[in-house]
Amino acid sequence: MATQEETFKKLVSHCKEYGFVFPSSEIYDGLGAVYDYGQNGSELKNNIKKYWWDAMTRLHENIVGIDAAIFMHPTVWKASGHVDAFNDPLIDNKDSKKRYRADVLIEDEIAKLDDKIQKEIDKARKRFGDKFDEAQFRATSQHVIEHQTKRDQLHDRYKKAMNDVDLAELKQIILDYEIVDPISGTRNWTDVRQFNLMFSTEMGSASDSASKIYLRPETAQGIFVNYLNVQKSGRMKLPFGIAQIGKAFRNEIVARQFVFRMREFEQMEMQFFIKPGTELDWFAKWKQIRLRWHKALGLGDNKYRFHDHDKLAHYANAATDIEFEMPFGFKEVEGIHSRTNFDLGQHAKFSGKKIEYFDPETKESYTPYVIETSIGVDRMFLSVMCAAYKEETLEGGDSRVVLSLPAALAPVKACIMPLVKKDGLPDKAREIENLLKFDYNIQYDEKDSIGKRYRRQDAIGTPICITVDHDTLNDNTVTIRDRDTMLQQRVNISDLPRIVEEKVSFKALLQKVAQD
RNA sequence: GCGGAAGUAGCUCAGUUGAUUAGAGCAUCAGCCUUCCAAGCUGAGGGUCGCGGGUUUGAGUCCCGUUUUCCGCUCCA
Repeated sequence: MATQEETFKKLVSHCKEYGFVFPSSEIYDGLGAVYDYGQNGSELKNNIKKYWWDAMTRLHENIVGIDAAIFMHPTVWKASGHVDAFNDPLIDNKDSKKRYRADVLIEDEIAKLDDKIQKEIDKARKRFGDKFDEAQFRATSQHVIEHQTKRDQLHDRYKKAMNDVDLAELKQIILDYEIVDPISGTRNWTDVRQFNLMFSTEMGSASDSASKIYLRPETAQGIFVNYLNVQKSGRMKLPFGIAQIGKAFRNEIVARQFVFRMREFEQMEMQFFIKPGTELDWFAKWKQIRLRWHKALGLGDNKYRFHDHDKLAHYANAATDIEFEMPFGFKEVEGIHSRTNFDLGQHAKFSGKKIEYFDPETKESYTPYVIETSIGVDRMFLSVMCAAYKEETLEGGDSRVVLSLPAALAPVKACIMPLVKKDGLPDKAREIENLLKFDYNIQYDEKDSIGKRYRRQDAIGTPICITVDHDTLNDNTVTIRDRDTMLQQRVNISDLPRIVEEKVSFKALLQKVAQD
């Protein structure tokens, strides 16, 4: 295990050294759990997305793609349950080191004021006996009016703060009303923090008229709110799916393990709308389709496993993860959930719109059920990198670091190199570069010895190196060198486009996914 | 969030009980050499030693704070 952790550390270094992943804002000491993709990482990531997008939309004529905005109407998150499920504002007392829910502290304070009022009333009742008129007493007693006013003001501020999820205001309320820690008795409070909830920002430029909106914590809701639009404009018939790739944001308490858990991340999601009662069949079917997509990459069939959930989320009636074996264990890469009609039902309820499907066969209307497949792009990126990263010892004691990436995903498809940088070899190499560069991401390199250049390309996972030598000038042949086997082969320049295409095309991958 | 450790060049690190202008290897760049699997020769660039304060005649080195990363715990629809 120790060596695997070492390998993972090396992989992280490798990602930075070779332009795959950088810590965000590194010159300012970085930003926690946020990463940037570099020149090679972004190419690899784009290729992963293309593989998924094409497999989903092209291979299924009943699945279409959309691209919804990150900002959504605030009510979306009430309907989805995200606002309620993670609405615990926490505050720590620095003296007692205890943590409290800020809303509970304030509610306790309100209860205390209620108690005080009740005590005044009870006292008066004792004094006046049968003649006691509670309504009149409430309206006239100075003490009661004071408490009542204070209580109502507090309640209004508290309610508004909770509604706006305004944490600074919650803290201010605690300070203004001099709420103390029941244990230490002090008012030495930290700021109110809300863990594990959505990021928020303000829409509208003038701060007084601005309203709070969230950065979406999942892309799924963008699909649900567009269900009717897509179904109608696309004349979609059940079962059908909507696919989407996009950024999502979660304010994780602890975000670690490199790009595995980030605060800003990217999801590839597909929601498949189906007739109620068929969900478990479709759930099983999508498990197999998705696993096939993963295995087609050839990272190793034994590196995948399903992890079925025993404890289900509030919206699901079946759920599983596809886990991939990373250096730090089997980890979730993709989730497949049977989400029932929870989401569409909630949006129908909150929006007041009828969100249903009229089944032309049975002549009945119903709210479709949903199977969701949701995969983290960054986790996929990490699995591909983990599986690809290899340190090899070669004959003669030399070593090399090679990224055995699936060729279709490699950032650079081929590197053209003149054996030496004179005798017209560079010119010839440039001709070959021009032959290929309109179709593929190609590099040209003439610096340093040929072996060093091969190593450089190995380190970023370039599947093919094309070398121009003196013979090339006479017979228009070049050597192509394979990244994984390091074997060389002499081929005609005119055959290069076909050879490269066969090696790096998505077609073979997609064909593997499509077969039953 | 709590506890522990660390932060010196792009990378890996050295830097003595506090003392001249902070070093090495690799990498990068320019030139030479021309060689199908890195580490040949010459030269160059690159560091306010994570950041801020303090102690001191003097701080990379000692003290305090802070931040980031790593490890463990905690948390995780």
